Amino acid sequence: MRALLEQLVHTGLQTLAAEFGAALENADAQIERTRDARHGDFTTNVALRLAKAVKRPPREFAEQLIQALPRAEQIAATEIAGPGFINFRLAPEAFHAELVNILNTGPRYGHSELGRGQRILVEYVSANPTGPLHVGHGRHAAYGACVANLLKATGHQVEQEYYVNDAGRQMDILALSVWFRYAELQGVHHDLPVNAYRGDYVREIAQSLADRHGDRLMADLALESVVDPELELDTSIAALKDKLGAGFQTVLDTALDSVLSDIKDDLADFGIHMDHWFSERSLATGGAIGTALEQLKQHRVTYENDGAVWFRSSDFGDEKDRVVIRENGNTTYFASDIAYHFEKRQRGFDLLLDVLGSDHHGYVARVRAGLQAMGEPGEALEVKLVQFVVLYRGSEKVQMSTRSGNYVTLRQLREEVGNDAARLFYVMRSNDQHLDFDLELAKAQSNDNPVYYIQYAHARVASVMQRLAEDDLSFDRGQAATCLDALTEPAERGLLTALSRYPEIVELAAANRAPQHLVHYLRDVAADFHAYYNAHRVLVDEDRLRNGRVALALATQQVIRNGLELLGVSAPESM
RNA sequence: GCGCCCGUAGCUCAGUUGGAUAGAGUGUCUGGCUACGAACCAGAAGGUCGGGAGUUCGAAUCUCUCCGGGCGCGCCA
Repeated sequence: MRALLEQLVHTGLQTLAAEFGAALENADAQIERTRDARHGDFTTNVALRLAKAVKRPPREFAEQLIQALPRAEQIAATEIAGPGFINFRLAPEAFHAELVNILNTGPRYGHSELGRGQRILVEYVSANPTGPLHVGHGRHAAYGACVANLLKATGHQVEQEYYVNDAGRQMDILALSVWFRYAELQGVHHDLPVNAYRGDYVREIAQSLADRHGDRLMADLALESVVDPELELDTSIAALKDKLGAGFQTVLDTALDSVLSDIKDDLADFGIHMDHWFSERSLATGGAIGTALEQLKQHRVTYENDGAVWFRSSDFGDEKDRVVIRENGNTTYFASDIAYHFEKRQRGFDLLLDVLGSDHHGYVARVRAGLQAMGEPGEALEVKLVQFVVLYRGSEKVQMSTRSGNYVTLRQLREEVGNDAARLFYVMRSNDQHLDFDLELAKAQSNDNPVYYIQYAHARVASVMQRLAEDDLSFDRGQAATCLDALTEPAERGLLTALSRYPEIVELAAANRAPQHLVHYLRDVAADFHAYYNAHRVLVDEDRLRNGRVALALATQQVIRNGLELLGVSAPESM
């Protein structure tokens, strides 16, 4: 509907361009919904914005523009208001046509081809595989999946990916932690290093290790006490690697497989499906890191200093240069990262959309610098930062620490509040807003969660349709379109207007990577429907009115179902 | 110290990229089930949009500055 008006105003501006010149030719016609129904349905401020360029008072120019607009039967009235807004009031038939469009388009209503097939790789969650996902990861999962859904719905070619950090020190720490528990099962007790992983899952992995390998992975580990906890870890790891040889990798791989399959199951149960699980290790073994470093060298943006190889990232907006090859000859995590992002581009993606924790903001400039140094456009990388989830039990803040194992898992959260509530709650807030998640509230008053309010509207329509059948009343789908003029109540007009906004909301939410717009919109639609439902009976005796109202209810149900689908929330027929 | 994010009703937060009288939920108060589901609805009260200055027809939104909070500033990952 908005597109039609944009076209009309654009045409009008072109007509006036003959008189006023180039200032109008490139002007875009921004059409907005009105906030207040008294201002009509749509409005534009072009006259205000262009007044200066055409050297006319805004209202006078608005008048000229209105005269220049082509006639359209969908528009019932056009008027100038306030300082120079042009307000449009649409004919009822325009909304009736939209309702028919909703019913005919069904599940695809709200979808568009705006993205023109742009290939986007959405990378999200990517939690270190050192333990179960916690409530913070849940927010990333829900947000990333929803953004991916929104982008798909708007005509982008989307793939979803989880970057598995299966290389690096934290995996060694996990292997060490598992081995200590394994040793315990063999009757040998060591004091666990302070900073080792301590969750119950570590014992479970140790058990499966014992089941599979018996005591073959035992070793006599004599450890000296070390004061610095991080140093203690490193010396323990070195000692264990020395004693176990290839056995260390067995422990590590067993732990990795176990944790990763748990994460995959967890996400699948949460309704999230990755297209790719990309291994960090494969970057080294597949030569991607070497390729990237070679690229940097060829572009002459590396140099040696203090025995290390540095990337001149400060030439590309980073605050200082970064090491890519350490003095000891090992490549850095940063080297893996730019190699990874370069590799993504090699796979043909136009846009790399990363969803990261807000603590990663400092690294965005670096990775972008790496891409640019290798000749890739900086805009090819877009990063959405998700702020932390702060967990409360009542008014008590829950302290969380991954290594101590003292944290609430995503699985626990889902069991407590359910997938639907969790998915919606996670994306209800802007990604760059902290999220306070009160478990007590979610448990004790889960019925107050907005998800039920929205789902209830959907279920209510299902209930009406069931009642329709039971009462032996008819609904003539084929005749519905001709009965819509019976919808004369202001509440009906209001609901219709709300429904017709859906495609614009999807577009907005996708463009801004902002699912919360969709949540708030669905809540509004549900509110409109509940109010309407309470004030007016759908299943009236009069055939035409009943046909119209049932059609309206079905369209409402369709829009809510489509919206919930994008959010990853179920749309129940009854509840 | 530098950088990024945030500050809107008692509480938790939206605010359609600068629009018209700043909105929801929750909490408090008052009403509504002998009509399609009361997980609902109708109404009341609640605001110096952190403070100040600027930009312009117009600012919660943009700029500057100050105050307050979160996070980040490794040859860790």
